[in-house]
Amino acid sequence: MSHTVGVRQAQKQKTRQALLDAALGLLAEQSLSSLGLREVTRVVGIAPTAFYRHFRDLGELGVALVEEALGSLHSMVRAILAEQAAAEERIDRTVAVVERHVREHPAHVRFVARERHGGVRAVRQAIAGELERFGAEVADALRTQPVSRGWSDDDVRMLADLYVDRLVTTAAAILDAEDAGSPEGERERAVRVARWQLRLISIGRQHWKDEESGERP
Amino acid sequence: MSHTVGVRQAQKQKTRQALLDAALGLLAEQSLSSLGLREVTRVVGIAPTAFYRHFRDLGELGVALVEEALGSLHSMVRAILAEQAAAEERIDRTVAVVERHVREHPAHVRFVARERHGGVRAVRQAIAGELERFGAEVADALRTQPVSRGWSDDDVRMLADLYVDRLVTTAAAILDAEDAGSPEGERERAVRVARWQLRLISIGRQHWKDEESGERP
DNA sequence: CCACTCGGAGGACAGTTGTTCACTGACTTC
DNA sequence: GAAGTCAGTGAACAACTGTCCTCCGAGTGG
Repeated sequence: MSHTVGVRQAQKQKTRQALLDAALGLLAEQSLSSLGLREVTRVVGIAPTAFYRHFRDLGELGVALVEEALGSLHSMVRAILAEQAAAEERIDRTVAVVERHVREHPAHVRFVARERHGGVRAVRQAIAGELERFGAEVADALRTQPVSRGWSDDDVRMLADLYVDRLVTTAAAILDAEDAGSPEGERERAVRVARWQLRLISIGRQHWKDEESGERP
Repeated sequence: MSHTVGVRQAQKQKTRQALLDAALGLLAEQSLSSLGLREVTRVVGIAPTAFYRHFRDLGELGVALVEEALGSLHSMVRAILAEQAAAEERIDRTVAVVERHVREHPAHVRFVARERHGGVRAVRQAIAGELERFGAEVADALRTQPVSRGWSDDDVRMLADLYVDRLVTTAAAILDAEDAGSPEGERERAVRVARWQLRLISIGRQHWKDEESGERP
């Protein structure tokens, strides 16, 4: 009675996911370009050759990991952008979401931070592309805010990219602070710094127009 | 007449440098954790075992590369911090220096960006430590500026860290824009974005105090 | 000039790697 | 229920890895 749509295909995606999970786990202490195909299959418990049924090579697996890793964060930030709130509260909420994301998906965060400038071109490009879409989305959201009145599309986009970059950097910083020396102190400091820096950028944003009209006499 | 102080030791440091250079070259298209010891010695033209005369393992070589890579940038930025200039001009000069640094030491920049979150713990820590010293130095310089009047040491430090982070990110962005698609366009855009973002931070910095005194009634 | 230091050579070791090929057998489709 | 698909198997391949060991010979210090 349970032949809904493909017992076979279901099993395939199951081991495919197992491959992704195993790789992600192994990538906690090495980078993708040093990861071995056999190493991954060994953890999953399948023959090395079975790997090819799912991915052409490890680069392709890496790209799949990028989508998985950035996909979850994407939906989270989308939620923040939707709500209208005061600048100060928005910042707190944003950092809180990032903090939660790091706690729930530490491996994903580490993967993105590590492979963003890593040794595998295809993965780098996948991350860059995803972050670009990300930036465009943030820019759209920023444009609707009153503060952006009179801003050029280009200026809004540069601001959006700055925000996106801070998000990624912040997440990586929180993660680093976790498995480092002091257990609670470093992490809390990272969060504090992130909030402070976002606040500074927000203030700069609010006073941007005064400056621009005043600097050309 | 040329037995100044050690023909032998001179030769040793020469091959040591050759090892560093060879590794740096190979690291253009892979990450440190996937780099092979034999791979490096093959490029230099020495026996694999000779490697051990200079480094215990590749991690140690990586740490040496960190010092070499960050050392050059360090002295450059120190020069910028020394000179007193208007905010706008200072930003232009800073970005110009970064741009020049990327052009002259692309491999070093790529190495730092790649291994900052890379798979080798010792190297990560070396970079983190170096950037921390870096941040402290920038903080010292910022403290002497009139704009920082009334700022706590902690606030100045967070600002300094933000600046340092932007420098590294900017350098990496310029580098990425170079060997990507469009030859001149992308690079110039990266520079423009960097300047814009620094300007925004600078404005936020100037209006920081107003905001702080106004938000608590 | 002689004893010594020490950067480097070269062989050999056991492991590991990615990829190939023909194969099996449970699921799917008609 | 027969024919076909296809995820996973297992042996075999050449190529490579890091490290150990012994040896060499040019520079060094007395």
